[in-house]
Amino acid sequence: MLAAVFTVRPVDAPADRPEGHPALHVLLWQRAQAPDADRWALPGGPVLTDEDVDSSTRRQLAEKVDLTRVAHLEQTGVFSAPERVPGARVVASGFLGLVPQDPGRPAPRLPADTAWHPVDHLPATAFDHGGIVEQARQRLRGKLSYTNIGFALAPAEFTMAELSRIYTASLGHEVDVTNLYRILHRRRMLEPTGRTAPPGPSGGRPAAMYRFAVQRYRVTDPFAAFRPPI
Amino acid sequence: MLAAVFTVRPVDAPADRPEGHPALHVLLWQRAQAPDADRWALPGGPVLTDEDVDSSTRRQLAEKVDLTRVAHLEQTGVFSAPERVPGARVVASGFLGLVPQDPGRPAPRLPADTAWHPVDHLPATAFDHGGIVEQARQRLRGKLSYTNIGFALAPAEFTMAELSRIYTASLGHEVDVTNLYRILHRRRMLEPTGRTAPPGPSGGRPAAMYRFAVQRYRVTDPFAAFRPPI
DNA sequence: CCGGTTTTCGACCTACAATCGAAAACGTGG
DNA sequence: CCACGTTTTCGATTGTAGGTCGAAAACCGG
Repeated sequence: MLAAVFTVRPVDAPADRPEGHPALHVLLWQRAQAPDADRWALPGGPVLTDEDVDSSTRRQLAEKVDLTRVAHLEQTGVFSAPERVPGARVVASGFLGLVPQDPGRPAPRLPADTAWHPVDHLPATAFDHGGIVEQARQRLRGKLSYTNIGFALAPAEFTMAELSRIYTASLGHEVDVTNLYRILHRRRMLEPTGRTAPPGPSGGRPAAMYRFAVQRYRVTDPFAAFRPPI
Repeated sequence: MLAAVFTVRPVDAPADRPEGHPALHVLLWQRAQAPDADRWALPGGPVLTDEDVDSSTRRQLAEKVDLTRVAHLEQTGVFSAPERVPGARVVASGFLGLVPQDPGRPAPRLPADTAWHPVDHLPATAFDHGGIVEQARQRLRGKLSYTNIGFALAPAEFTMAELSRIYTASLGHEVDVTNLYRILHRRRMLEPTGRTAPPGPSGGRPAAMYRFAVQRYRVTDPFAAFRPPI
C-alpha cells in the first residue's frame, strides 16, 4: 500500500535558472529510522483487516496531504519480491495519485519530513520505491493519451498554453498547443468558461480559459484495432 | 493469488448444434468443502514467504494444468473487499493466464474436479471469482489490439481463417480476416512458414500457414495522441 | 473443362493526429 | 494613433492507420 502521488508545479528555482519551469513532482517523506534511514519513501502502510486497499491508501495519504486535493487514485500493480524490504516479507500494492494545481487556495502545508521532489531528479529512495514511482509514471503517461485524467492535474480553469505546459511536464516531451486543443475539443473534454486570461507583460492576444467538461475519470474510446462492427 | 487461465477451444457440442464452434474458456475447479461448496473457483492459494506473487501463481497453477502450456501470465489487479470471503480477511491479486491451442500434443488430462468452462456460460462461481474472470477478460480484450499476446492463444502454426476465429472468440465479435492480416502484417508480427493447409472437403484455395514472429510478450507502438516528436 | 468455394490482395474510404501558416487580438514605442 | 512585435486561435494540408468491398487466385468435384 504505497502511493506515488504526482503533481505539476514549478521546480524550486536553482541558481542557474531565472525561473522555475513546471515539472512533474512526487510526494516523498524522509525516513528517520533504520532500515534505510534518511532515504526518501512513498507514503503508505499496512492495510487494516476491515478496509480494502483503496480506502486504506486514502486513510494513509490523509496523514501527508490534504485528501480533498487528491483528484484521482488507482492501482498500478503488486510488488512482492521476497527481499524487497529487509526482515519479514511484505507485499505492497502500488498506487498512482494525482493532485491538481490550485492557484486559488494557498499551498497546503506539508509535515516537516515530507516534500515534493521532481521525478527527474529524485533523491536516494528507500527500498524499491523508485520502481513504484516509475511504474506509476508510465501509467500516467499512457492514460493521458486516451483518458481525461488531465483534469486531475490541471487547475479548475486554464488557458491552452498552461495546459500544454502541464502535459509537457507529465509526458516528458513537447506537446503542441494546436494539437492538444483539437484533440481534447473533438473528444468533448473541454468547455469554454467565457473568461479570458490577462495577456503577459509583453502583450499578445489574451488567451481564452477552459475547464474540463467532466471531472470524473473517463476513458475515451481508445483508437484500437479490431473494433466491434456497428 | 487467483488466476483466470483462458484458452480458445471448441465448446462441447450441444444437442442443437451440429459442431462445437471455438469459444473462450476459463479453467475452474469445483470446491468440495464449505464455504461455497460445489461452486466453481479459480486456481490459486496463499503466497509463501519466500516467493513473489508471480512465481507463487505458477506454482499453484502447476497443480491444475501443465505449466509449460501457460504461454502468458500477468497481474490484473488486487481484490481486497473485507467481506469478499467469509471469515478472516484475505487479499487476493488477480492474474490473467493464456494457454495456446496445440493440435499436435494430445489434450492434457485435468484433475477430476477441474474443467474448462465457456466464459459466456459460467456455472455458479465461488466468492468474487466471477469478477476476477471478468477483469481478466477485459484485460485480454484490450491487449489483443495493441500487443502480440495472440501468440499465447494461437497454435504454433495457423491459417488466417483459424486465427480470425481465435480473435473472434476472444473479443466477442466478428474479426475481418483481411483486416486482421493487414494489421498484423504491418506490425511485422507474422511470418509465413511456407506450408499450406489442405483445403476443406468442399474445395477452395489452400490457405497459407503463418506463425507469430516473436513468441514473447511485446506491446506494439500504441497509436496514441501526444506522441513524442521525432 | 466448368461452376462452386475459399483464400488472397489490391483499391477505396474514413478517421485521427501532426505540422504549418495565416489571421485575430492584444500590448508598446514612436 | 499607427506601425510593429507577441501570443493565441484556427483553418488547410499531409501522413498514417484501420474498415470495407470486390476482383483475382487456387483449389475441389463433376
